[in-house]
Amino acid sequence: MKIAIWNVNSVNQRLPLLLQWMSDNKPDVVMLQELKCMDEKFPRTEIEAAGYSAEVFGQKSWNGVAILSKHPMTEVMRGLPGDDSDIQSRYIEATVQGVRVCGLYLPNGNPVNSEKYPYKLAWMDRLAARARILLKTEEPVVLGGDYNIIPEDRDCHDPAVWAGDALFLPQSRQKFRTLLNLGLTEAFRALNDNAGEYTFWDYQAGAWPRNHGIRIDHFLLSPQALDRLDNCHIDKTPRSWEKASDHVPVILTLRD
DNA sequence: ATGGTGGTTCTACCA
Repeated sequence: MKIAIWNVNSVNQRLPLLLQWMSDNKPDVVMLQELKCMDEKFPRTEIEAAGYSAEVFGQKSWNGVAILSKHPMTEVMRGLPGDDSDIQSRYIEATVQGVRVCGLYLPNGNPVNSEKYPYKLAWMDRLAARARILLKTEEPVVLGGDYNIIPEDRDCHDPAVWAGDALFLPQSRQKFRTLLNLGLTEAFRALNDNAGEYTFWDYQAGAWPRNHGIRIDHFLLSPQALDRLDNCHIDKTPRSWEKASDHVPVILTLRD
């Protein structure tokens, strides 16, 4: 089973690229982040014409996540449990062919001296609580998406530039490691030790041509999913296309 | 230290 994650930075702006990329790569499942539209503005007709059903958790202007699948989805859950006052659309789960796929758009957290940083940290605590429940099922679980976390120095071009950023602060990375310590494995790093492997390049200051990127889009796997890990790679191809997203897809392949 | 770009929406806010 081939599962992709992609922060598309507006699904409607990115629709032609998304459809082209899906036609080229034929993933079974695609988890999208930053739809930047409400459910009723989601391009469902075009996605379904491409052979996918869609479960959408949209929001006006910001955030928004979805799961697209060639196969039936069951037990869909929208929203990350743990805070009834949280109205941001950042989390969705569904079961596809016995795999629990969880799509997430973790808060950015900048600026650090605003209420956004504690919101990020609290959101990560809620994600850990959800992960504990999912791990107890002893089923294959895939938690994928834009974590807005640079896990290590080797995951950015220049650690000094990112030192005070919410994506790289020790407290942020510590909470990411807490997820790993629960028994989740980061799929890309299980297979690849290289520095300089990025999933995001800012639109500004020539970040893409200079390869000033960061690796913030990740797949975390439960042991039962890890047992089936076949491949995990970053597809940089669509970053150089016209009207590119600032993120590129990451593709996970599980053995059947 | 600043600005560089892009999306949503209409005036800033978010990334």
